[in-house]
Amino acid sequence: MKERYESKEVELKWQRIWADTGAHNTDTDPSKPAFYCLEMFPYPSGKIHMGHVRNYAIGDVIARYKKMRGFNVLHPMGWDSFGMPAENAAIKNKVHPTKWTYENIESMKAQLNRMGFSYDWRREVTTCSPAYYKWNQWLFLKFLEKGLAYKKRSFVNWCGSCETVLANEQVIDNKCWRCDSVVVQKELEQWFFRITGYAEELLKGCDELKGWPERVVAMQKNWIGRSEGVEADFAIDGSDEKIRIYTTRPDTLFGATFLCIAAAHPLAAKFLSEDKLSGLKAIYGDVEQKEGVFTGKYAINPVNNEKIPIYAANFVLMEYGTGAIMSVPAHDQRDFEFAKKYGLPVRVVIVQEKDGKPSELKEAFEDDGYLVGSGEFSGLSSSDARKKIGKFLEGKGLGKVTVNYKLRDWGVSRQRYWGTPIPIIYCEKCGVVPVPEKDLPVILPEDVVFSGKGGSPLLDASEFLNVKCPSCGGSARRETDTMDTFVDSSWYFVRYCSKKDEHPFTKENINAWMPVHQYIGGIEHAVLHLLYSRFFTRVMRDLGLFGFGEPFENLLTQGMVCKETYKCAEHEWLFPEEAKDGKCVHCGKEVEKGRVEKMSKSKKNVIDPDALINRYGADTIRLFSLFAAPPEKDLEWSDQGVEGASRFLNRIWSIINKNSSSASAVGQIDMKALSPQSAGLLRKTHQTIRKVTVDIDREYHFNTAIAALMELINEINPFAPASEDDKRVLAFSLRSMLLMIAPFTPHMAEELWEAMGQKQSIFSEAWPQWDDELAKENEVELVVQINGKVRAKLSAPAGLSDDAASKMALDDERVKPFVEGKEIKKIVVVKGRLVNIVAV
RNA sequence: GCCGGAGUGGCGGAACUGGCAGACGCAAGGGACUUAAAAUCCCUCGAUGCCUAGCAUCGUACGAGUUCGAUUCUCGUCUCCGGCACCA
Repeated sequence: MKERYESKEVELKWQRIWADTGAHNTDTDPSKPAFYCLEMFPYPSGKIHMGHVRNYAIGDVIARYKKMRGFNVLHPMGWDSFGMPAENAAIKNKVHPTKWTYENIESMKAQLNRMGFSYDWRREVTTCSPAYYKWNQWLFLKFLEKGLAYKKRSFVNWCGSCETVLANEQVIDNKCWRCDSVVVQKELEQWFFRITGYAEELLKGCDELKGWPERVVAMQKNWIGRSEGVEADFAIDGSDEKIRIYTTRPDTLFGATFLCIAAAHPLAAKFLSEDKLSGLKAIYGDVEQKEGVFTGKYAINPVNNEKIPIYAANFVLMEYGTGAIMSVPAHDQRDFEFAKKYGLPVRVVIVQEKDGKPSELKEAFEDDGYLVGSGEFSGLSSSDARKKIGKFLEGKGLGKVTVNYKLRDWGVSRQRYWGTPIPIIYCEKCGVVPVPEKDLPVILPEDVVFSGKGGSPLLDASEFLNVKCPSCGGSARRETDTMDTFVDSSWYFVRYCSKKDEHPFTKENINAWMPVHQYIGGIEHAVLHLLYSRFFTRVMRDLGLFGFGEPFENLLTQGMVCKETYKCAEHEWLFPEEAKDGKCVHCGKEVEKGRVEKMSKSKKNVIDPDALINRYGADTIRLFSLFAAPPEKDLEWSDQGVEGASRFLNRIWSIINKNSSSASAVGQIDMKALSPQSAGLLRKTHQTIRKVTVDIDREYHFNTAIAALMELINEINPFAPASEDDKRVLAFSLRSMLLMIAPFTPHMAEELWEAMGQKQSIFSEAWPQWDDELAKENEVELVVQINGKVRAKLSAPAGLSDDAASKMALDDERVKPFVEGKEIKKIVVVKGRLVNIVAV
């Protein structure tokens, strides 16, 4: 055994052994309980970053721990490898996306292996491979058969820079989630998935997500956005036509003083010239301004036959409800502002107190209250009125009670090359024809030109584009749009259950592993990916592929990896090395120590995992990133903290080195003959096993588990064995410590395990067990409080009765002065911990 | 505005169902070893006060409350972070 710990040598050695022995391969095994540990797969950008390191380190500890606890663990990894960066690289550097992507995968895979992550690579999923995306296409056809995929013309979020359509979820603050350019509305023919058909079920299912962070469930619920209300018909004065509006406040129906329709509403085009409407459409969805145009028409309020003007307004959304609203300025702030702007009347129909009087409003009164000026409904509470007015409208055939969702159908078409071709053919005679299953996969042609200008390169790929119609054999044209990459990631977790050469929907494989027991990934996917996956899983269930609807039983959203930043007034963000002695190296100005921010290239506070691995080794990085914070919280990267982790590993190394002669001691420990020193170490060891196990099992609090191991090391360090029993205790303690640290720092654990004379991999060992009896302290520190204040600490035998503890406390010299001459009202005893004497 | 979450030493963070606040680590200070440095090891480390080997008082954002006892529970206030936001 070497004197010094050489991380690189040790780590490469064990990585080679693991690969050679197939240590991380998993096959189904009915004799053991299954555990599916999954981390969100990365986009293969070419280099891993600290966020990946943290995410995958957490997953790896869980996988290795569960394996030692006797589970058959599935721990796969793959590549979310379709998407725009590959295409952008093709345009910029003239590299084909295929070559670029696969090279990136190779280098990232090497990095992941260098971190010592325990993946079964036989199950690797690469979404850009035809073998994978064939099944995207197959699922698309099934969606089509079930009416869950359809085409419609609609306004879409369009990113001019990426030249593609974006899903609502990909628009952040009206900007593209990838490139930050402003998103505009554009009308296009698009394929949609009918996720709204599952809105209710997805919402109800939220309550079963017991193993998910509350906030993620809240975000999903919020996104689905269910509301109850009524749809009501307003007749148009002097016409047979009607306008159907949606409202959640039918109790305010008598207060409607005008009506607004979306600019894209079919009737708007009838009443107004395209000229006038285009002005509204241009500011559609603009939160800053509310604009409207009077249509010249009037509507009849169905409850009081009042004539009210109809406006077209930019703030009314065509996608939500019916695309038309009744405007009640007294009880809706938006309508209030609109009414003030255009001089429309405000009529109060809800008052706070029963039988209250309406008064002049400075802003809309949006709370519930009691109805006034509402005919037969006056006097009712808002909630009663909502029900009664709903029924009234239904009874008269003027409307109905309905449920609405903010959730929209999922637009999946992308005007891009690097994605799954949508398996559709357009024939002049037969129309839209799905590609027959036997012709799948529709392969993305390799031989295309990336000009970077306008539209998808597929539009110029004539061999791909021109096909025979599968139905009539006539000449036809392929769909050139490709699928949103979120389709790829909506079912990849099912693909892992089977090996590469097996059919992806082999039921016994899926049932052996799914649902995922522990999913780990970033909070940024709280709605997008997780909602789509829940939707897909339900559709796959309804296709009869398996019997469950929720894909992820437990979800852990790890925090971001952050680091301090430096800023100069003139040169903005600075690299740490640009801030010498608090001065900017470029201009000499004072450097401002910025906030701790998420690592990002633009803020110049990233740390390169490669550099750290070379300097400290993978185990040190793993240990630090698990120790510095609990997994769900943000982690602040600290160079000194890494040093500390490295020191700790060196300490372990030298302790094993120093004690190599005792380390292999075996045999029964004679409990009765133990020295106090040995008894103490034995007790501490059992306590540590208990603490580490409980901390990992409860919320994966690795930081406190590691802290407990550090305490144990601190106690082992000065231990000098004098007898054979001492050696046996020490050996037991060292072995337990290594077993417990193994999931965190697997390479070092294997090496030291071997150095202790063990022949098998440490991961074939069972997790150590503790004995509550041996973990018990025989002396406890009894805290004595008088009126809640600590006055003394006594050493007492464990298992003392309440009475004996009270007596002991009262007899103590330090306690006496505080109770003398006072009446003892009460004595509270917490067993083995505390006595509180209440004296007045 | 609405919905989440958080606020504890110089710093990252501990404290299980209400029972010793500050585990563990980092930084800092002191010491040992060394020709010297690094590495390593040992000690100190919330604040204040005092008759300074000790003891007392204060202390978990702030203000109340419940309780023998509150970082933990309840109510109110402030600040910060995240998400959603014309969804009728």
